[in-house]
Amino acid sequence: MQLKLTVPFNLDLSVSCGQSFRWRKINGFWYAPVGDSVWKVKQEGDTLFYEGASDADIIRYFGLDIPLDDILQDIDRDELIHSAVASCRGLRLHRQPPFECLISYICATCANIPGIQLRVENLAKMYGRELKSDGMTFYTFPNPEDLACESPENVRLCKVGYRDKYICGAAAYAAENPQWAADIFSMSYADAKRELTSLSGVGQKVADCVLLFAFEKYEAVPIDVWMERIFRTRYLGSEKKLSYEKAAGYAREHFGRYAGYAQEYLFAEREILAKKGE
DNA sequence: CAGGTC
DNA sequence: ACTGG
Repeated sequence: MQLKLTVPFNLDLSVSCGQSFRWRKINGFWYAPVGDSVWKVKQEGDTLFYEGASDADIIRYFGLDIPLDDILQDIDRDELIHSAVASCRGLRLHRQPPFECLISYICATCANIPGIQLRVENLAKMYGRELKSDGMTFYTFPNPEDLACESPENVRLCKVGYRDKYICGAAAYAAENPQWAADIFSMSYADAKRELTSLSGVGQKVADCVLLFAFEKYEAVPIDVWMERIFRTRYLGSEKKLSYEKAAGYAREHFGRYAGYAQEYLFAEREILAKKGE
């Protein structure tokens, strides 16, 4: 199947910027298990080629229905974001499956991106279902029930370390409240964040990632070590470390209602920014 | 020493 | 405090 893009989109950047953890580039195609099938996607200019997904699946997952130009125009409020927008235009936030996103970011604390990918892959291998595509083996992300019935000791065999009990707790929550994702979708950002942070192992940063990457809450501005550094040195010129509220609050005030999108563009450019010095 | 949390 | 790049 193929789709002619009439809107800006950069597949490579979108799947490799660190928002999702299961995409792999093999022989020019990006592969990932999404839901119950393996998706195979390639972009050539303004054409997307894909297998394993419907047009509607692709549009929804990659957020091709979101008015990116309007958002980028709205957040383009200073020189730094202007250059990030210029060099990363086409980067789109995905609509990730909520449960997978939640567990993935619980796995993301105190770990680098390769480490997160490894843990998520281990969980899928152990508790997901096997899928074949082009002779390769992939694993679906487990359902809440698949993890909820496991002991932390077993889950720990996936090399998740101290996060074992957080994963089991979050799985039990999702399994016992099948409507949890629908509820969070319908909540305001503040209520949704309160709900997610009530889970053990889910603090402000993890909650904001899940709200931004799975629930379309663009007010969510995840503040990791990189974002704290950027807001401290580039925006606020502060000597000491910024509190989470101060950094995120400043971002929302400065960038407006799509501050989460601005965060992702700045994050995508973090390596360039890091090279310019502290 | 790494996309934090309890 | 787990774990590994």
